[in-house]
Amino acid sequence: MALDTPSSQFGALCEQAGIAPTHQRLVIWQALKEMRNHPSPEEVFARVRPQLPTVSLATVYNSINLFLETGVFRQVNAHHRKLRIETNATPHPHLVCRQCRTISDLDAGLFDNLPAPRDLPDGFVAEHVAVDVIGLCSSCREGSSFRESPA
Amino acid sequence: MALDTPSSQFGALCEQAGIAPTHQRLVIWQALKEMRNHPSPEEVFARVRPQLPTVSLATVYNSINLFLETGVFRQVNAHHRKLRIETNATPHPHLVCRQCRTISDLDAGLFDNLPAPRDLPDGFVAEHVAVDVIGLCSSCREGSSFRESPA
DNA sequence: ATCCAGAATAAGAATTATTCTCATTCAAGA
DNA sequence: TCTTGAATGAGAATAATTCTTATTCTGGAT
Repeated sequence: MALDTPSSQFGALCEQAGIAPTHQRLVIWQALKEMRNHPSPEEVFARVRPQLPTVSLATVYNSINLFLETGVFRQVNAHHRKLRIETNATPHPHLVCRQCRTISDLDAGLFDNLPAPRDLPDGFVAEHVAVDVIGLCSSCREGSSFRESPA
Repeated sequence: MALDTPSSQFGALCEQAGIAPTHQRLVIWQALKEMRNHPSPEEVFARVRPQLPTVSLATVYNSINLFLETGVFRQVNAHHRKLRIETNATPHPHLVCRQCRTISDLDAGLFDNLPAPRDLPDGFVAEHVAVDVIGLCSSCREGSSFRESPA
């Protein structure tokens, strides 16, 4: 039997996903697994440069998109209007400030036991139910005094 | 008492939101109210041009952002990585295809009775709990035969 | 071991969405 | 009517992402 090294894990994952297990993809995958806090492609790019000095940002985008398409990673709801990757495979809700767009994790159990979605259009395969609590964080509330009665 | 015309409604709304009720904003607000299907700023721009032939796209963006900041409209979770506006004020879950990024509405009752979010960071004010069912629509499933066992 | 074919990569150009700049216009109050 | 600050229009600028293309790599066949 094969050793359970990162690269053999990655090989199995790629076979399952139907993509080629290239060196660049392995390094990017490992970086994603080690990163927390919903990294952006730019951050992943910076993280892998020491190991892949000539890697191109396009390759990082390509690999990430491939991972998202094949279900290796999931995308965080892009309240940022930018791509952010979910590195934590355990489903959990997110807390999003609609002003500064900071995303943070909430307890996994917070919205457990959601009913299974029903009445979906024919042929739609639901993979995940994303729950996001939207609001204003304390520092953004201080800044924006909209909607206050004129005293 | 004032007549309940669209523009008087809008005037009241603007007073509440603390923004000036300009003509451009009125027309954009009315357009949004009449549109369904999570319009993009570009679509709103096209819609208001007959009434505002010289309006600039920047004004459409400015007005929409102002509406979002002051709570007049809400943004749809940007699985699109583009700005989309929620024109239906009744909270309801969305169905999102992660490939073609089409957004459609689900029944409002589908995820009723969600528990109130708890354990939020100090000072965070939750305004809305967004629920999105993510998956693949039938036509995208046909196109992409990833992850299928090799027969 | 070498060759071949197709896939992946690097580099930078191109595209697209959004924001910014600034001169002009507008509107409400003095 | 003037004044003043805000809003607008026009287009430039920016930022994120994708595309293009030449090159490199990989794995299988010879």
